[in-house]
Amino acid sequence: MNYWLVKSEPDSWSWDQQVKKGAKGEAWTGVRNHTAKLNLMKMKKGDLAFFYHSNIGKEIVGIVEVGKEHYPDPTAKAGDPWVVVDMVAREPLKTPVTLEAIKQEPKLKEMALLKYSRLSVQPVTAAEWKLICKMGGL
DNA sequence: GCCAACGTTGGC
DNA sequence: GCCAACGTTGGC
Repeated sequence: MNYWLVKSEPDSWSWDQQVKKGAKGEAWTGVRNHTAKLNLMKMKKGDLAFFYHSNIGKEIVGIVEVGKEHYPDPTAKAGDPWVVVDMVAREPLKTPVTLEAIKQEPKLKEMALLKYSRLSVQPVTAAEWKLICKMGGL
C-alpha cells in the first residue's frame, strides 16, 4: 500500500465534484509532467491519496482511492505518453489541513508538497500520512 | 549540446 | 498582479 498526494485547482476540478462522481470515480486527467506521470504509473488499485486544493484554499480536503490503474489519458493527443488513473472519493477530512499548518509542523518539513511545490502528483510517506490524518481529525 | 527565451504552476 | 521555480523550445 502506497500513499500519494494529488493536486487540483478547485476551479477546474474540486473535491465536491469528485464526491459527486461517487463510487464510479473519475479519470484524473491533465497531468503533463513526466515526474508526475511516473508517480501515476506507480499507483496500484487501492492506494490512497490526499486530495489537495491548490491556489484556492491551499489545503488537503479529502482522501481518494485509486479505483483503476493507469491507462492512456483520453484528453491527450493520440501517441502522447500521458496517462490517468481513476480516483474515487473515499472520505473528507473532518478539518482540512492547510498548507500553513503543514509548514508549521516540523515533522512535515520534508514533504514533497513543500520541497517540490510544483509537482502535481507526489508520494507521501506512511508517517506523513498518519500525522496528516490525525491533524485532519481522522 | 548549450543556453536564452518563454510558458506554466502555484504561493504570496 | 507579481515573482520564483522549473520545464520546454529553438537558435546557434
